[in-house]
Amino acid sequence: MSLRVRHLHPFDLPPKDAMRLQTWLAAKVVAKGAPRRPLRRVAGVDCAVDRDGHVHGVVVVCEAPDWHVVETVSASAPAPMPYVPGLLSFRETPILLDALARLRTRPDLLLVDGHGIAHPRGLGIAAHLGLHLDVPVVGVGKSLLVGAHEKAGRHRGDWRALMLKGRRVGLVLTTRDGVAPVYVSVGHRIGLFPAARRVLECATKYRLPEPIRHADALSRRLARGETLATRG
DNA sequence: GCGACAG
DNA sequence: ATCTTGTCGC
Ligand SMILES: [Mg+2]
Repeated sequence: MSLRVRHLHPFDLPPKDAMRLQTWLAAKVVAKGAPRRPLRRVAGVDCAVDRDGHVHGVVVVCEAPDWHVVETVSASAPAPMPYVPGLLSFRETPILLDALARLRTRPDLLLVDGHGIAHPRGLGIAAHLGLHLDVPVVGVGKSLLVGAHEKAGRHRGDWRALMLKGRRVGLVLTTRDGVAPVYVSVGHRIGLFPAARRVLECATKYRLPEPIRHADALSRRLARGETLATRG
């Protein structure tokens, strides 16, 4: 069996209940651990919405050292609820779990397009997904949701602490010289620095780590109904 | 009450 | 996120 996906609770909840659940689940996140190095297989997930309001979730597994794609799976369904800042996971997680359950390859690590514990109640989509899986998960956000930090560094590898309520909830990591940073935070079963180090390893040519970049591109193409080049 | 606000 | 052409900078 490649990846264990378990159902912990229903996702179609009223906002107030969803928020209470986030606070409850956040206490279960494990912010420590370090996946094998060198990294071998890394998965990336992302979603896109088509004109009819259907969410397309994609999982792409890449392999070191060049991070070429070795497996791709997807799932789609009508959007469960509208996008609400802080409740993103209740919109995308159900679909991503469906896609993840179809994965045959077991990744050493899962990178998510969105924050982990750098969230108002400590349970961004990467953390929420992580609690349903048995592999380390890392959140990689493209913009800030909560917290404060000093101006990002200008060189690849530079980082700044992302603080929230006196707690370091993430790192503002520069993955390319002179380019906007990404926000790295713990999803589950991994420490913050091990997470940042691995995100940097996967972000070889672009700002975003390859697995996420591919998942982003593929989900967008699925949402746009473009014809896909098949292979495997 | 006001402003902030992942994707 | 999504709607969309050109344009600025390396
Ligand atoms: Mg996305």
